[in-house]
Amino acid sequence: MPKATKPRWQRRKDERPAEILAAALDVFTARGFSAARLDDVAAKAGISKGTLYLYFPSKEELFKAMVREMLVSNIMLAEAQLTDDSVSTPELLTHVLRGMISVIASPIGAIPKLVIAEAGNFPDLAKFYVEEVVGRGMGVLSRLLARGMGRGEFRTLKAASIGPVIVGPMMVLAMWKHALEPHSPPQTRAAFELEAFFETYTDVLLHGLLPRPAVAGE
Amino acid sequence: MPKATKPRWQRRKDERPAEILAAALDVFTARGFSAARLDDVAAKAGISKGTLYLYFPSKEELFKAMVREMLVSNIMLAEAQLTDDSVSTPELLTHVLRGMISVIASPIGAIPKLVIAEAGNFPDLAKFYVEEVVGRGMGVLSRLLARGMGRGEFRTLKAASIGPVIVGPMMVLAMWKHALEPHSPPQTRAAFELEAFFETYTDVLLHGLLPRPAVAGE
Amino acid sequence: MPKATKPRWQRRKDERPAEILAAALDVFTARGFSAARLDDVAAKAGISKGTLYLYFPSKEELFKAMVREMLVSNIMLAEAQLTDDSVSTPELLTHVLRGMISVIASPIGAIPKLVIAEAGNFPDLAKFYVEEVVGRGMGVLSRLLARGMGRGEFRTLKAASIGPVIVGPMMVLAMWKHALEPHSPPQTRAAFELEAFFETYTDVLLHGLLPRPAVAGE
Amino acid sequence: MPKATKPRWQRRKDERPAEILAAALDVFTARGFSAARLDDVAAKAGISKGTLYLYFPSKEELFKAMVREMLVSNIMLAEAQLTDDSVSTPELLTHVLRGMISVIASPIGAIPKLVIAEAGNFPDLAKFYVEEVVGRGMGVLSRLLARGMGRGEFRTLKAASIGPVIVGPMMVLAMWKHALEPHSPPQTRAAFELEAFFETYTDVLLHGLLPRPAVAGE
DNA sequence: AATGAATGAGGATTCATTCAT
DNA sequence: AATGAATGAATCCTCATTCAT
Repeated sequence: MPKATKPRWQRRKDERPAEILAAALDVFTARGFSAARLDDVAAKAGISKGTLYLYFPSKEELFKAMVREMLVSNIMLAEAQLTDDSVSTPELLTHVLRGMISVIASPIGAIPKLVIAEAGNFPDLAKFYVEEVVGRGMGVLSRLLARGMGRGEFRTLKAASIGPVIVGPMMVLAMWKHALEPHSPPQTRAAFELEAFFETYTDVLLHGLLPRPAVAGE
Repeated sequence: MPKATKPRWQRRKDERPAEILAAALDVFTARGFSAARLDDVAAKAGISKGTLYLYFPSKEELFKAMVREMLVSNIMLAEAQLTDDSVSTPELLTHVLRGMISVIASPIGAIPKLVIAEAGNFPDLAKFYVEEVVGRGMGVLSRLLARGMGRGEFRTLKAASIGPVIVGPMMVLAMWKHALEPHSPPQTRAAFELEAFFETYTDVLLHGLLPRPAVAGE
Repeated sequence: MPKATKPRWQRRKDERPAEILAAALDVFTARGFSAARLDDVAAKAGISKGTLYLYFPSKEELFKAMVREMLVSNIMLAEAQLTDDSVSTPELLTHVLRGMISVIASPIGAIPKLVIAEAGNFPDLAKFYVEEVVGRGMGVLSRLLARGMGRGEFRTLKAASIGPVIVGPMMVLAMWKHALEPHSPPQTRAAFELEAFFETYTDVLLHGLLPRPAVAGE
Repeated sequence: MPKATKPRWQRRKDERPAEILAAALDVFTARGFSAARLDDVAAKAGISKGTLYLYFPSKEELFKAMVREMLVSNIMLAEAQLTDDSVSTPELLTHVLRGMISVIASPIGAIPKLVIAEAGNFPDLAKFYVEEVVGRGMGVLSRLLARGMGRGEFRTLKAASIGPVIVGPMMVLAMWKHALEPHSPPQTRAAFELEAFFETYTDVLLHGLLPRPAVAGE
């Protein structure tokens, strides 16, 4: 009996983590943390449940790793955009916001709702999220605002509390797309139609930020 | 024979539901739906687990009842405020927003995060929420905006997508207060300090909505 | 405010037990002992669950009382028929069996299956049933057989083991009617059609008991 | 470091189902369906409660599987015996009945009482039992009778209703052995002493079926 | 005598985690 | 490295029983 049979398992150790995290994103997103079954994650990742534990020591750690993995890169992307001095601040703000919107529309946009839902149960995840996502996100916006105010492109406003006002609409968009929209009647969806939303959003926002905006009307 | 001992329990058919719902709000808010134990709800309501089931047939139904009970009344309050014709629309909007903020700062403000987290698992709750809370809430804002535009107090904007822009900051505030703030370092909290937030929020918003905002101003 | 209002409850203490036992028979019969809910018994008896406990101290005792109440009277009826010396034994046997069949076809016929199912859990009920129902029933048949053999109307047989042979078909009939028939396809039911069954039953049985069968013996 | 300790458990995918069903038979038989605890089944099978659910999705399904597994094989055994043309029908009948008796005396003989007790709660199990056990069992007997009548070995009788008359005594025997006997006083047991019972049973039965009975007829 | 609100023990079921293979 | 059988803690829910009214 020749042992020519091919091995029962293949694949390299390196690809696995990312595949698992992608599967986890799908499953956690769809069911929520508690209701998500590791069986499902494993199945979606094409491995067995036992294998999961070779890469992540617990459901909690898998969850945290997923959040970290998915968010950090995107935050850094936004931060990188700040260094370009050649464009006006309103333009830059618009550009950054557009980038954020595209992330939110992707599956990654479902993560905030997960983190918020589980913040009470995972204090250290909440801390991580506050620092690495909320904090750095706010930081990006604060610096953008400061840049605008410094250049006289924006009105003078309290830099501290401007963040939530800017991020807010993006967040409702995220919640809507990833939680409520699938359960909503068609007419309700108009309010969140991506392009219309973005236009109104930036329009109102910039009008709210710009000084003496357009004396000779809209 | 003195009848010293007090009865082991009291019969309180009428008060029980409200007490249970209040306890449920606390527990669901703190732990999330799945992690919440009915034992805890019962204990907090001062009853036994079995009694819970005299009033609500399942954990799910308890959850739904809680959401219904807590939110609908507040929505109707907001709707009632629309009928007053004597005040200017900016004033009215500010007033309505202030009312919403006070609800959000209360324990009830934690409900949206719960609903959003469980929308995937309770489609009919999600439907209810979309219709009764999101829909009616958006309706209130649309009518306010229409009123303002009709009276020439606001710029002409797409009524449909203005709702999310207005509600957004309130929602992040809710998420922050009820999920993340307890896990955040002090300096991060400045952005959500209630009064400062409200001022910046209404300032930017109204500037964004008003025509020819502050010609001489600033 | 005159207190002319009629009392909330009526009915005399005397009728209740029988009504409750009748309700119990229905419910226990339909669901089995464990699955039967006292709520249902109470509802069917037109009283509240609490009232049940004024008459029977526990579910077990209710069950036992029901069995006793329903069976004893019928056993005594059968015993009374034995005293008539004017008829032939085959006729008498046929008559007694017909009486038993009519009991079995009534709701009471469902009791044996209940007792048998719960014998392991209620040893004293089992004892009672063995003594008062099985024992006395067997006794009736033994005496009938003895009478027949004494008069030369029946072959000489082992009196002790004749009982089960006679009762057997009646018992399967009882099980069939009260447990399986409702779940059976029409064609299966022919075997248990009451008149045909009775005819074949008594025919085979009497042929088996009468003397001079097999002339040129096996 | 000696590897003294034996493993906490063994992997025995193939043997487990049969072991579990055997344990289930014991426990269900002793306590009845509802009163049986899966803990006990698991303990008796030497596994944990959770393992049970790897093999059977619910208590109900375990129950059904047990019934199926235990009965079908025995029915087929009886059917197989019909094909032998070399023996007389009375002999064949006696042989088949003896086979049935030995099954009834085994633990499997307790299953009918379980099925009958739970027929109301598990309609599909009842259907299965009616078709696969009652129906096929009756079929075996009908064909035996037809064979006997065709060969002139039996009187001409209504084939349809003869089944219950033959099976009846076997069934009471089953109920007695597995439900009542343990709770009965010694003298009552004489009637069901296996050999005496079988002799009287076949004696009466064959006398009832054979031709040339009642010379001086009725 | 009657009610029905309140209790709490008991058990089925799920699933994250472990570990023999 | 990978598997998936086995585990057992955790918790929802039911319902017989109690007892305040």
